[in-house]
Amino acid sequence: MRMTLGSDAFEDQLLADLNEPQRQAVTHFEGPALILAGPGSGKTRVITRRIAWLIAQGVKPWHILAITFTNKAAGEMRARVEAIAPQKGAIISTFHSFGVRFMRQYAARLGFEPTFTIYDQTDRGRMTKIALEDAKVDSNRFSPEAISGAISRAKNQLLSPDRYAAEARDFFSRAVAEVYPRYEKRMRDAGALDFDDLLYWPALALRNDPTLRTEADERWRFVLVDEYQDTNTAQYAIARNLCQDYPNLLVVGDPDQSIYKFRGSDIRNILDFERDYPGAKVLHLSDNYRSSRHILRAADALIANNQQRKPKKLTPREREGRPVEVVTHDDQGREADAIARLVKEEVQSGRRSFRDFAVLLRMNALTRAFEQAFIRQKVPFQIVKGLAFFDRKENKDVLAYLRLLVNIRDDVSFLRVVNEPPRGIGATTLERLQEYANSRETTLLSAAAQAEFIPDVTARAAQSLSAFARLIGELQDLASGPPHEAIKKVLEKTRYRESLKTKDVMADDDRIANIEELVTAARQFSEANPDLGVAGFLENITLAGDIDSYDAKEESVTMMTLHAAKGLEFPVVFLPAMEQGILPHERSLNNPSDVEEERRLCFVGITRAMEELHLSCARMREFRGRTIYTVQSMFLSELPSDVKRSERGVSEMGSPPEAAWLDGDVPIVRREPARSAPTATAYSSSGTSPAPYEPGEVVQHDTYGLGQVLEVSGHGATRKIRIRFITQGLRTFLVDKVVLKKVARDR
DNA sequence: GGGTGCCGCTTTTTT
DNA sequence: AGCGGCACCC
Repeated sequence: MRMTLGSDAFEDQLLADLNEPQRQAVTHFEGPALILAGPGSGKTRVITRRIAWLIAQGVKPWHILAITFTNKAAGEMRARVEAIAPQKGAIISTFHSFGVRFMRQYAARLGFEPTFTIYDQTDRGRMTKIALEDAKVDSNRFSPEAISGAISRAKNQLLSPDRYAAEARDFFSRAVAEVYPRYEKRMRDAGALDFDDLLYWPALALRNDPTLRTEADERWRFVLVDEYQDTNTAQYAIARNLCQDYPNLLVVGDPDQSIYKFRGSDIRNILDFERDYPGAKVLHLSDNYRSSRHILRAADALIANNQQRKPKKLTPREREGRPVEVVTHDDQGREADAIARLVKEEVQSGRRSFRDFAVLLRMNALTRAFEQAFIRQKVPFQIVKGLAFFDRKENKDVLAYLRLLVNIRDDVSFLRVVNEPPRGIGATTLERLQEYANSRETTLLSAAAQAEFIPDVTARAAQSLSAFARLIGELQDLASGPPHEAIKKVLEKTRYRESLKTKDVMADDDRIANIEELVTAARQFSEANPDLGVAGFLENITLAGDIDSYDAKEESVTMMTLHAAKGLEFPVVFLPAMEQGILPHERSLNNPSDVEEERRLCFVGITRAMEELHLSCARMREFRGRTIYTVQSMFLSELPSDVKRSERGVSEMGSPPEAAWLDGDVPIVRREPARSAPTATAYSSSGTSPAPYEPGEVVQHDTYGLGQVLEVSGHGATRKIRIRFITQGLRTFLVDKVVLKKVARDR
């Protein structure tokens, strides 16, 4: 008999609104289990209930580990579990966050400092470049990106440098084999781990260290893994090794939604689960509570075209709904406008609110046309994209200072800030410094401290270097305080703000504002997590992903990539740019199994929709500066016959453009192509003298979109222009520097 | 030896 | 929007 801690009434409540397979999944107790869960089948609910149920059975929360795909999902799940479970304390996190936890806990045993820094892709690229030089591999022949990508793939497959080298045959692999061990040594010396390391080292440790493995297995007795179809070899190994003595691994996933092969995911992990875990209980959740029947038929019909797949059908539980629409437009501008207009009409009529809509795209680059259309039609939107805020140069600089304070061995951060703001330390000096540090096997920072002993470094540069080293030394105590205090002090001592001001006369207001925002973000973080400190703040930023910035409550249309949309749902979904070369992406076209992954991606997009699904494509599209005639996506022809197909545009040719309105009653042409429109004139700093801008005039800025000129002041090179942008507020630019397009008025 | 300004490239998807 | 490469000036 099982232990009973919760009352029967409580248990009934946990199971009350579940269907039979869901109930079985929740109440599966010990032993491996595979839950094949189609889209909209309530898997999140199953996982949360199961955690609560386990705790109600008397399982201690700290014996439970639940792995989700994003930090956001982890946070939401934790909140839900804590709301219904009798006790808190279950670990709910992503594989990567779990990796961090694991590495901090076992750092000493694995030969790492517990204060390690986490390197993102950019950092990884820089370190690869250094390793490339160490290996004397010609970086013109092989790009650092290609090499670091190969190293990443190797780590995802748990291939150590030695094993990789043993299998390296071709030219490229041999180069990678030379770089890989040097990269690894550099990373170790810098006290840094990249994203892949967060899985690689725990996986190796669990595999090779029986004592450690037993201990970890004992600690995490019940393991749940969501989105199992997108696990890679390292993640597979982690799960596997945590579940030997306590073989209670329950995985949830859907092979039809495997979309991360490019980052090492291996769909075989889920397909072979029953073979890997004999006796596993297998449950199918195929009832779909999300989408209308029309939408599900489209999804079923599309995915049925995949060859490498076990046939399965989604069972509709919702209403018939409205037919799926496929619309062909003349060009991307009209496509975006049509969507913006439809959204607006639906909201104005009171049928929907802005947050009911999502535009899902294959590539980030496709958002442009929609931004413009939404701005023009005053439709509020949010783009769910990598926290661009923390990617801004000024913020990255400041964060690099913090990283250096936390970990003085972090050479990549050192190189980033050593001459930022400029201190008279140039490329030549840095090269000498690196040579010196290499020969002495020391960090760049400590080499800088002894700069006067470095041959061929000028006295001046040496002085700058040692002053820099001293500065970092003085600031180091800040690492143990709250992050916003550290940032403030860094800004003050480095005079970073001042350096921004003097470098470029205007338009650096932005940068300063960004830094102020960073301070605010740091303060908010430390208020919410007073015990985590500077290191915690940095870690949080690095591990934060795209969707983590998505705010479902915000009253706006959501725009994001198909990848980011996984796990979400919206009443109305738009899938634009359904064109050959975009979806499926051109780089998948010569490989059938890659095309199948693109089809799965399309399937994920379709199944995000609850009530309405609108697919569309454009006959013409501007792509990398060229206008190309498109071919409809092959996936459109795979949809069932009950989708409603229509063409827009051709018959409407010649009809006058509809006017949209800005604040000040300024009519503007509704639609013009993204760049170099015939109705717009481009002005730039070089060449002929720019035509004067007049207050009230409507202009377009590449970054800020449409705005209205408020005033032009000053003379010559310092002449300034103030513009109020529709979405971005007030900005000031130098007339000579800023590139603006005048937007022609409707007469 | 360092700083500055300009050009051209970038972009498939991401923890 | 950022960055590497390059030419040019101090």
